[in-house]
Amino acid sequence: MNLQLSQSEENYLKSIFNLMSNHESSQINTNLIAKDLATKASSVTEMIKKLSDKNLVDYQKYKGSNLTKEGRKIAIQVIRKHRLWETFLVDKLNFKWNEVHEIAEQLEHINSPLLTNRLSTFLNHPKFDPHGDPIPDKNGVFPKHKSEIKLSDLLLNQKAMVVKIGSNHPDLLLFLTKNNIGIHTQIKCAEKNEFDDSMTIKVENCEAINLSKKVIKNIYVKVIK
Amino acid sequence: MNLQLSQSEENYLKSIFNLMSNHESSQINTNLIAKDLATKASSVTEMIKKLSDKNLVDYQKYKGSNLTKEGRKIAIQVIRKHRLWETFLVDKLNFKWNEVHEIAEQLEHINSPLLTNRLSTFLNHPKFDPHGDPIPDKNGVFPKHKSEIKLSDLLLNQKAMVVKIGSNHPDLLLFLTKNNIGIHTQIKCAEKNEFDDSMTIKVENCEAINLSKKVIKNIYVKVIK
DNA sequence: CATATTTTTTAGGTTTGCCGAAAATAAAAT
DNA sequence: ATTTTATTTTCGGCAAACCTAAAAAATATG
Repeated sequence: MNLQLSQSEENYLKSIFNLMSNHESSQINTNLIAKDLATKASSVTEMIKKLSDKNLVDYQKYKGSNLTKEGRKIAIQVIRKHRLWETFLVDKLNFKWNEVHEIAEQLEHINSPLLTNRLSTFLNHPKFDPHGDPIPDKNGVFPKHKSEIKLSDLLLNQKAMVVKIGSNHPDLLLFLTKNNIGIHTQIKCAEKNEFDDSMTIKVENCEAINLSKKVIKNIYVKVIK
Repeated sequence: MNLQLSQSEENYLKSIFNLMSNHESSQINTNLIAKDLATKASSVTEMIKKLSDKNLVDYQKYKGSNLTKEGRKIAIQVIRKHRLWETFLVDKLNFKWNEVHEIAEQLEHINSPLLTNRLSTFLNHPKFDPHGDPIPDKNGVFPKHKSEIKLSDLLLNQKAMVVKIGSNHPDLLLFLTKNNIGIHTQIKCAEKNEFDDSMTIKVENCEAINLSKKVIKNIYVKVIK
């Protein structure tokens, strides 16, 4: 069953997939999708019904949505394309990591499995994109960061390497860049502040910086001995 | 004036541009565009009117269409993207020249001037795509075929491709059209007549034709091996 | 448990781009 | 110069994807 989906349909599947990974609930609310796609709930209901008819989404009125096996498969392929293109833009065309999201949003809808696989080969089958997010292979299998933890779980004076940024928000990325924090940056937990859950970290050759709870929430690291 | 066009609108502009280069007439018929885009005349009329409202197409009822300066500019940028992506696919991803058109048809609509320029840089600013078609630069200037010669300099039995017509005189263009000679037509020098500087040429699947000195003077070709 | 609030769906409307059929115009043929 | 033919345009309709406003259902509150 090799149906061709519109960009809009692909975006809905991708949105549901992403919301599922972040929310760990078994159903995704209509309003959540609407917010994520910057559209209105009524539009979401309409589209969800269409995707449900195509057996890409499990849907019951008023009960929320969930991807079917087939829907998840397609969503993962869109994500694969997005992350491969982001890697291409940064590795080959010298874009900064905060400049690539918009362009990848367009490129992810290019429909040619051959192109996707050739691109992956050209990039030496990267396992993680410039933000540290895992790139699924052509069978939809995600690579695992073996020892990835939340930055908030890092203990005082422990050293770690940044491996993933949980959001692609340009402002966040710009902030991190300005403070010399990127994928593979080595940091050290210099201070943990219980009252506001902020953390002061130290990057080699840089001033210590205080990170707010909100920023910390989006940083994933790997402890190094 | 930086309006964002739909893929459909871009395709219409591109189609008119291409038909203009092949037909060398000052107006393009509605039916021609319909055929080229595999759509219906009524759809073309509708779209042409919209593009005319946006000042991208010169249009008068029943009189055919033509690109405005602005419309031509946009068409050329779409063609630039198409040809750059084709070059990328062949040079970097090991596609064959006959596999790339469909994919480039999708990629040509990716909207990011920065990406286009970075891609050009990455490819070392190629001047011709895998089919030998010239790639316009970011200002819309087409490169010259370096090996372009006057048809009169073509040697007996040499094969060549028409790359430029030196005059827009309607009579000449009509004559050429009637004899199946247009841009990119492949020809062969079948006979050279010293006494009047005429030349007999052969176009695939057509009768041999004798061209006068005056006609020859306006045809530029590129020798092909 | 009944009512208020929030969430979701339905209903009706818009825009874009397509179509077929019929009318209008232009071009060709007699 | 008519008539015939071909081309082009107009008109009404359709599907996708969006919207607002109102109705329906689910959830929260007193």
